[in-house]
Amino acid sequence: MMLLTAKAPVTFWLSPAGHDHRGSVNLKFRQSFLFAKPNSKLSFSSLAYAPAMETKSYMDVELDSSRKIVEFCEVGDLKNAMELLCSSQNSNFDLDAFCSILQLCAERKSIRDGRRVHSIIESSGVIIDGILGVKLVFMYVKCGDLKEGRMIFDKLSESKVFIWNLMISEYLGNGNYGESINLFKQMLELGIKPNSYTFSSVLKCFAAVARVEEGRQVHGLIYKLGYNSYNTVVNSLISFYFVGRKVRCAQKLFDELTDRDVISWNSMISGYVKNGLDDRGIEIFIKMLVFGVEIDLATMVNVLVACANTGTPLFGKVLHSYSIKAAALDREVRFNNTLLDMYSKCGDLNSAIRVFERMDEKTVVSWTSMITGYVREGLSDGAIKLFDEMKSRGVVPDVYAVTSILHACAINGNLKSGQIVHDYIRENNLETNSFVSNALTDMYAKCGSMKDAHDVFSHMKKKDVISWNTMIGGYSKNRLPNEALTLFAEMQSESKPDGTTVACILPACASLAALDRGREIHGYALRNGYSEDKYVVNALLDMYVKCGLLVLARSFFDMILNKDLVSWTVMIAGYGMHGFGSEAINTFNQMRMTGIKPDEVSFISILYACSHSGLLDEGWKIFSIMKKECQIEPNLEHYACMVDLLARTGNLVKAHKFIQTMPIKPDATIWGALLCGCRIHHDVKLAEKVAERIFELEPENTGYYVLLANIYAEAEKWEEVQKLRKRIGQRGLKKNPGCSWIEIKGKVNIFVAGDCSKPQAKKIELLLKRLRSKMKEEGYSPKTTYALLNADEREKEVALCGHSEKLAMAFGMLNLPPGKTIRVTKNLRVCGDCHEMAKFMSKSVSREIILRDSSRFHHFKDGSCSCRGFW
DNA sequence: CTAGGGTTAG
Repeated sequence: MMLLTAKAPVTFWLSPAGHDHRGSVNLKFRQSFLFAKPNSKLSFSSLAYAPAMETKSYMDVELDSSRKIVEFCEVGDLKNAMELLCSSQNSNFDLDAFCSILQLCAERKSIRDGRRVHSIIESSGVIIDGILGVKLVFMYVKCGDLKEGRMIFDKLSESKVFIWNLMISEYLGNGNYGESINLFKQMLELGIKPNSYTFSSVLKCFAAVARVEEGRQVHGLIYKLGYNSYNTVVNSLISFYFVGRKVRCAQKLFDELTDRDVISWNSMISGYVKNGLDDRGIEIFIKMLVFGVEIDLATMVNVLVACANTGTPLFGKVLHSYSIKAAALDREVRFNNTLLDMYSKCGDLNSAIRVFERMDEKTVVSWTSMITGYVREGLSDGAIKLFDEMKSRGVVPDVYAVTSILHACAINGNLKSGQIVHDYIRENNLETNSFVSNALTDMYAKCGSMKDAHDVFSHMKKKDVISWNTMIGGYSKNRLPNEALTLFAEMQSESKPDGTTVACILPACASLAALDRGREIHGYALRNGYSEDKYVVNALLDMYVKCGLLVLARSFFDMILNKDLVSWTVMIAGYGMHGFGSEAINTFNQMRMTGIKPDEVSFISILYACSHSGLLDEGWKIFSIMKKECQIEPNLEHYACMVDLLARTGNLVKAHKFIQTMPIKPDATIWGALLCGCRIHHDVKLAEKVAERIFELEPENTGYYVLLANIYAEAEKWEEVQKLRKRIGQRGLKKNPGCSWIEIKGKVNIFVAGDCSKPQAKKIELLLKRLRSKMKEEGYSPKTTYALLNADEREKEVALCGHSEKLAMAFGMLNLPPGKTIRVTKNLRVCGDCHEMAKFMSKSVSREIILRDSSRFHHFKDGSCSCRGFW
């Protein structure tokens, strides 16, 4: 017995006269069939009994095989039904046979059989229209051939609302909302009255394409046709308004709905959650409990999502036990999946794991949720293991699983695993999914392989704003600010930059000290309403700090309404970079007073500030606060700051001891900080010892060889300098060329040490010569030791004049209006002679010079520098 | 009405 649904009351309608040329055999039977849907409690025969009796007398031989086909279909025997249909000499079957077999083809989604039936119908000469036409359309549509179904649909001479609803809902299911809406408008024009099914589908379409106004008009029509008291229709309207973010409209409908069913309630929870109003969703759930409304799977899934978003695991636990006790949902996969995701989102990974392990049925969703849970906790190795296990159990990863695992590879920089995932993606053609290719781009960018990232990016057919942001952010993070800016410019013509883009591109401006570009982008953010976004705000603050506009940065900071930890950290680091150590400490204390707890990064910035201002005692105090009051274990960076602080302030022995008693293994930067101190305080002996440790740790890093060479040079140990040069040469290492730049009218002018090919080279040379002789007149002697050459003094002076920062400063003096501050940025640390000259320049031409080097800012004004020697 | 995925600041 085949069980069918008929949404009671079943509406019987008559086939158009003339089409039913075989007589009205089993008319009602067919019609009930047509309206029937699977999963009902009504039996097929109970609907069909009466007409079947009437028609007995019409039966002949052909009808007999028709009858048999119907019988085969009744028991679901498509094979025999098809055999009988195909083997018969003539094709004079009655409409019942065709309809039954088409219905079965539709249910089995057997398009091959369906097509054969179609061709037999065509060869039988029966006109395809009326019930038969509708049935054929139904078959094609259900078998997934919407195109063929549509062709027949378009030829139907007259059609009723049912088939229109079918077409509309099929286009909806395929995501072709526009076509659904077209059909809806067409049926209105033809005067076919939509019913509750039509409205449910079409409202979803208007929601999906965000055509809120037209949806409202449909609401009007619903009212006019009297469907505003239909539960299903009002439920659809509620969902529609929620998707359109018209929370109050949805609320009003719900409040005025007298006959709410469980779906109405569920729609309210889901709608609130979709609009970020998780608490109100939870309130609705509680009301359901209070009013004793039936609670089903969807209710629990919805409310668990709300709970996950609010991050309240305690409430989640209550929901968990309630669901098991009251509704025995713990065997439902969907419920378990949501539950484990809730635990993981609430930060209770262990409970999530427990749910996962107890699930007897696991789908790819369960695995993905679990993987994402691991990733969320930073346990990317565990995530990768789970992914492998999932595959070995025969669960096929889908696009969600793949994007999740790519994220895992990204956060631990695991390029190898990432590449394996990429291979899988290629084999299964998943790259066409934009989520996947964006995640791939991000994975490569985070693993530091911008070439691969660009490869994926450039092969994307459709780049969305996230693709661009990922790529631009990747360049920014990988210290390729010029590439970031170039891509940002390219983006303008293809995609509209959003707040995230702004937050991605600003660090590039900051690292280049490209103030004009940064300001432009600030303007863009203001015009487009992104200037309130906290990421944008903090990135802007950082940009102004790093472009040297400390005063402006401070007033910008003061205007931030909700300063978060990052805002404070940027400001503290800013003071540190600019040499205002005590201001940094004041700001740090203010931050703590407002109740914001410092984290690792903010401790780095405050310790850095102390070391760059030589605030020894204060630094130690903060170091102990970090450990004792904040329970933060210092990492290598914190230790580096402390070594730096000790070494700069001349406590070389203490610094050395400090390194030896560190609980974690010191790396090259730790020793490097001590080496810097050795240079400042001219301790060649210690420097040699320290340098050897460094060369063991980082034999390829030229910077340290150069640093030691400088120490030798300052001590005039030229032989040692030569030996070191040889050593560098043998290793095939090259000194990272010094490079400085200055932005003038939005254009970045780059100067490389010793490069005389730049425009205005002659003028620059002349200016520098003049300055040099003026300096000598006033008693400054060139710090020729920085030339690192064992040549005569004259030659050294010439070499020094080729230093990139001098070239850039001179270029600024020549090209900026008088009195305007000169802002120069250098990739390495500023040279001592250049530092002296900048001091002199600031006094003799009375203009401020702000020089940013790889370590800090130097504000030169009236002959002195803000760094007071701490650099 | 119902579960899982991608980009952003120190």
